[in-house]
Amino acid sequence: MEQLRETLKGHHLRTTTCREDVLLTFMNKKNALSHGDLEGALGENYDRVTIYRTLKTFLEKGIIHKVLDDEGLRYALCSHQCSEEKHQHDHIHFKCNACGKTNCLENLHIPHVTLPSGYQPESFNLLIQGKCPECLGNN
Amino acid sequence: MEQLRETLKGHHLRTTTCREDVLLTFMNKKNALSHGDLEGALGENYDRVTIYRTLKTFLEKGIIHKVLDDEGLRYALCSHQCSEEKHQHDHIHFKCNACGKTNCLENLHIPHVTLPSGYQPESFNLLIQGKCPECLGNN
DNA sequence: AAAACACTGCAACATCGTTGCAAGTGTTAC
DNA sequence: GTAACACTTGCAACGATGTTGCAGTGTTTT
Ligand SMILES: [Mn+2]
Ligand SMILES: [Mn+2]
Ligand SMILES: [Zn+2]
Ligand SMILES: [Zn+2]
Repeated sequence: MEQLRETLKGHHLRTTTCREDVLLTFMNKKNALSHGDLEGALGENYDRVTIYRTLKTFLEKGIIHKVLDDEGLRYALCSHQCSEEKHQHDHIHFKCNACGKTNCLENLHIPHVTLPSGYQPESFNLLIQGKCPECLGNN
Repeated sequence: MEQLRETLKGHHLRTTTCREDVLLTFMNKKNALSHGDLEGALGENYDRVTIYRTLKTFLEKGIIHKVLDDEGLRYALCSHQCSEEKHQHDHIHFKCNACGKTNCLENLHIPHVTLPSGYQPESFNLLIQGKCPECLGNN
């Protein structure tokens, strides 16, 4: 609880219950969340629009990052210290086709790729889809 | 023109002007296209819904594949022979942050990744964002 | 030619995401 | 503690995106 406030303070954001609850939801669920997921979890307490704006703010401040998958856009906590100036991510995302959950594989880095000359890379996003350990265990 | 018909026939699809035009648009523009792009190009000739259904059909038949980027979903031609049964893609996608275009780098393959045990990979999707050669040339 | 099948346009609808504005809340300085 | 201020929220309205059902039209098969 107190940790939440520090996270928000650390990114120069006012502590509001909506922000605390969104942050808490990200920390409880381990997987990446879409706006719809959050609306399902918190929609009775907060307006749809407020949740959109909270996500946008968190994104700008470096608290969460985008996670792309074939269904659309999701978000996950930035584990290492990102800031407004510098979002840096080079980890892999895994989506399970069975349970539908998408996760950050934080300690698995995207391998280096040599681009054709003339291309200037700035950011990388690798999504692997397949079956996750939990779903393989219950087969 | 005749090539278009053969592509459609080859995938067991009837040749209609809408399908020909959508296919032609993909071949003329080199970059990945969203439904909105196609609607902009062909919307006066065909209904929105027909374009959606054409994309869905092409996707199922293996004529086009999905391309994910941070703005949403786009589509690009499958260069190698994909079919209804088997979509196989291991190439890299590049999105230019300056001009906004997303392209397939057909001959650049996604490097192999060793996943933690328990994960069973099935498909891979690597998006690199940065600046494309054209935009770097005009700076 | 008739029957079976496939494709299209239209209308209606559901979902998703954005914007403007007025009211409310958290923070800071006194 | 209070007042001032800037920031945040909810609501309403809107635009964009994507889906479904159905009737009409065209194509293929027999
Ligand atoms: Mn991640
Ligand atoms: Mn591609
Ligand atoms: Zn799973
Ligand atoms: Zn460019």
